[in-house]
Amino acid sequence: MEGREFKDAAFEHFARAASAFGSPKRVEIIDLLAQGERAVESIAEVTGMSMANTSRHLQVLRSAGLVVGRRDGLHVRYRLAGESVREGYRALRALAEDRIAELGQLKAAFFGEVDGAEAIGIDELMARADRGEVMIVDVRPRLEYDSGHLPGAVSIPLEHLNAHLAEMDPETPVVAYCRGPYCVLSAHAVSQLRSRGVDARRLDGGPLEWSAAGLPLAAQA
Amino acid sequence: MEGREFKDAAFEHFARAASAFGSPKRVEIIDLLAQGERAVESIAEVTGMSMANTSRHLQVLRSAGLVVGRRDGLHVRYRLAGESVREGYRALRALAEDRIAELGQLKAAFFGEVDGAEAIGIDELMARADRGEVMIVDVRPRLEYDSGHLPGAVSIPLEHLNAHLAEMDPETPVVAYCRGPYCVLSAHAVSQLRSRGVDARRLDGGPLEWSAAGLPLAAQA
DNA sequence: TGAGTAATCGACTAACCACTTGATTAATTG
DNA sequence: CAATTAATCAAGTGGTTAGTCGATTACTCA
Repeated sequence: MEGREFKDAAFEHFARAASAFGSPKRVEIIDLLAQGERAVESIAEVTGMSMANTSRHLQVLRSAGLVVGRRDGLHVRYRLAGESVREGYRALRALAEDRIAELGQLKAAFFGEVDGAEAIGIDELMARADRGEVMIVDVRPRLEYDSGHLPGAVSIPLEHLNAHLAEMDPETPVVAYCRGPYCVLSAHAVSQLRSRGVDARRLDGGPLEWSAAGLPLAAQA
Repeated sequence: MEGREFKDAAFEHFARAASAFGSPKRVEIIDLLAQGERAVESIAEVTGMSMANTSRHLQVLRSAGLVVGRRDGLHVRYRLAGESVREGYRALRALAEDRIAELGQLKAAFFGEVDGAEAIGIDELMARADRGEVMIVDVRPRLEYDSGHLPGAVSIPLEHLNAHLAEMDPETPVVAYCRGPYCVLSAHAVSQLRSRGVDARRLDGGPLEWSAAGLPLAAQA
């Protein structure tokens, strides 16, 4: 084998792996699966794609080795194929945030418009949570909470938020989080809470970023 | 702005950044630029592409924010736009090595055929170098050596290797390295040295991996 | 100022990719 | 076994992209 052949083949592999991340919808799928296993139907619903198209994208991801699927009755459930995929996604995001200025503007514009409050960072949350100064609310669907959440967080899926308003102590600030820095659930939660006079802020990050910072997650409840 | 709009826009940015890595030739360019600044002509030569095509790829990388160029007389010199790009490339490589089995086979087949010796890891090299047991040889072109090399390494560009055979002490094993785990220069160096009876092995990695392991590089000489 | 070199641009081609629609397969439940 | 639901497959279409070739621009040096 010649040196050029070897390099071509090796870089071809790298490029194929990168191409799997090269479609917005596939990135969204990976972002979702980073929270845990999920069936095709549910992925299609969250991403707003047709079943056929979702399935197609999942095939692409699978043949690139990024996800694996298993049959479970009528459903086929997919999950990320390993820690290196999560790590790769995190690096891609860090790269984009560092190099693409529009991304920061986009984030600021959207979150400014929706919740109108500064997000809180993981470091700050950790410090204040240790001192028992905040109530941490996980607004993701229950199943995602169960598969791993921040220690001390209570599960109040966004659609049930109004029913749980009474549980909020006006003296204690609330910190809401969802799937990560690009998930919109917590922004809507914060907006709702603030319009009712609760001192609420959004965490910039989710379980993925929390555990990437070396902090432990809690399972079940 | 709607939640869906926001997500579409954000994931679109991620996908565009990933797509920039989505061509084998562009990955090779990034691999090269990870060693330091380089003019278009020289990139075209190493990668075996036409000038026009190389320039085109560099435009793509530049408009994705991964590289920056500056004019220097007749030349335009490009370099990686920041540490996050290097980090992203490293994560992509780790992902591919973890998830794509063929990559490991390819590496084993090629290096087995060319140099026929086990590569040495960074940890092992560090331990043995501390004890002064090995001679470390940097076989990259001189300019790359100057822009950063392993401490204690001597520069013997591959094409001058034969002229420096006398400097090798038969009692001291030689470790050769070049640009990284996918660079073929050191494999050829090892093959030449071994055919002349020198106990030579290839380092699995280059300056990039060395400094990613938290170890310092030396500059100039 | 004119010759020479490095890089870019523009036009074109062939290959590839995302997505849609409609049909098909696989498993479950009455 | 028939009906239902989840997922996949097949074919077709419009849009994008890597690469080539030839022309043009940007700069240097005699």
